[in-house]
Amino acid sequence: MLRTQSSRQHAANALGALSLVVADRMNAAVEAVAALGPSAPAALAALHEFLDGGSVTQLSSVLGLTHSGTVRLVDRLGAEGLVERVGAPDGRAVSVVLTRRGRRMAVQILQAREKTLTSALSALTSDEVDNLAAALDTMLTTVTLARAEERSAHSHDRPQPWLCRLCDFAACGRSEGNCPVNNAVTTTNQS
Amino acid sequence: MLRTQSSRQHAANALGALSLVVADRMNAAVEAVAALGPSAPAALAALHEFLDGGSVTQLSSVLGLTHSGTVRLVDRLGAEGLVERVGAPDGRAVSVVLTRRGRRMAVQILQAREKTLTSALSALTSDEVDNLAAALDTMLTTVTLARAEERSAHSHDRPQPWLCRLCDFAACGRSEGNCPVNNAVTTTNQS
DNA sequence: GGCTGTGTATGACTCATACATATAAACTAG
DNA sequence: CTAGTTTATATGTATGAGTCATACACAGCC
Repeated sequence: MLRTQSSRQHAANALGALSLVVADRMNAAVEAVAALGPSAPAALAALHEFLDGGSVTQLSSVLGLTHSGTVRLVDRLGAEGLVERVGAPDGRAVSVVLTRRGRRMAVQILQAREKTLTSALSALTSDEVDNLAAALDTMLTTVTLARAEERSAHSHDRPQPWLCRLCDFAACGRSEGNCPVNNAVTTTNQS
Repeated sequence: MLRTQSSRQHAANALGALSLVVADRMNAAVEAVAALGPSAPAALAALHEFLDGGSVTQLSSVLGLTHSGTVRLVDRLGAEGLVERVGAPDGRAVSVVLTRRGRRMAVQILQAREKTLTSALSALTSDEVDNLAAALDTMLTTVTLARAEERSAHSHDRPQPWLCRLCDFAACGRSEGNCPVNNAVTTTNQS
C-alpha cells in the first residue's frame, strides 16, 4: 500500500533531521564545556566512564583517531591539566589518567549532553517516551549489527569511532543488560 | 515515581546514542559520495532542493559557515565541476548553479542518506514506524522552538547551521504542511 | 559625480588531523 | 646473552577546512 511506503519515507526523513539536530546540539553543548577539538569531549567521557588509566592506543581506537592524532590530543588535554600521563607497569605503555579537573569536566560534559537530550523529550508523555525508547533500542540493535557487518566485510578502511561515545553508562543500563548496543555486540562477539 | 524517571533517562541516553550513530552514518555515506569537506554534501543538497541559482551569502547562512569559508567551498565545488558561478542580474552578486554532474551528485547524496535511514528503520513494524514518526515530529517541533529561542536570546554567537540540511523535501512533506520544522518556524516567524 | 552600504574574493593564519618515521621497551629465537 | 621482531609512544611534516581582516566591485542615494 502506498500509504505505508510514504509513511516510512516521512519517518526516515524525520529521523535524519532529528538525528542531525540532536547530534549538533549535543556536540555544541559539549564543546562549550571542553573547547579543545571535536574529539576532546569524547575522550574525557570515555576516560571517565570506563577507560581511566588506559593507554593511548586504547583511546585512539575508541575515538577512531590515528595513534598520532591521539598523542596530540592527549598533549592538549595534558596542557590544560585535564589528564596526566603516568608510567604503566609495562614500561613502554603510558597510563592516561584524569586529573580532578578532568573528571569534573567529564561530569559536566555528560550533564550538558543529558540536558539537551531530556529537553528534546520534554514534550512527550511517559507513554510516548516508553514507546519511543523501545523503538530506539530496536534501531540501535539494527544499526549496531549493520556496523559490525560493514567492519568485517571490508576491514581495510579506517577505524570507526566508538558508537557509544558520550554515553552515560548508568543511564544506558549497561550493567543491567539493558544496553541494546552492548547486547548486540556481545551476541556476535564484536567489540 | 522512580520507574518513570529512570525510563526517561534511558530513553534520553538511547536517543543520544542513536542520534550520534545515525548522524555519523549519514555523514559517512554522504561524504563518500562527495569527498570535499564536511559541508560539501549539505551545500549540494541545499542547492538541489531549493537554492539553485542562489548567492554565496545565502549558501553561507544555510551552512552556518562564514562568507569566506563558503567562497572557498564554492571554489572547491567549482574545481570539481559540480557548480558554476554565473553572473546575477545584480552585478555584484553571483548565482551559484549546479552543473549536470553536480545535480547527479546531489541526487546520489540524498539517496545515500535515505538508504542509511531506512536501514535503521528496517526492523520496525509499520505500526512502530507510525508511532515513531509521531514522536519524532513532536521532538522536532520542540527542538526547533528551542533553537529559535536560543538564537533570539543571544544572537551574538555564530550562525547556526540549517536544521534541515540534507533533508529530502519530498519525503518530509513540507509542501503538504507535514514538516514539523517548517510548521514550528512559520508559527513563530523564524527562518 | 562622489559617498555609503552590500556582495564577493583574497591573504595570512589557526587548528585538528593524517602520514611517515624515530625511539624505546618487551618478547623470542638461537 | 645477543639479535631480531613486535608493540607502544612520540615527533616532523603536510594537508585541508575554516576563520579574521581586508580589499575590491557594484548599486542606490544625495
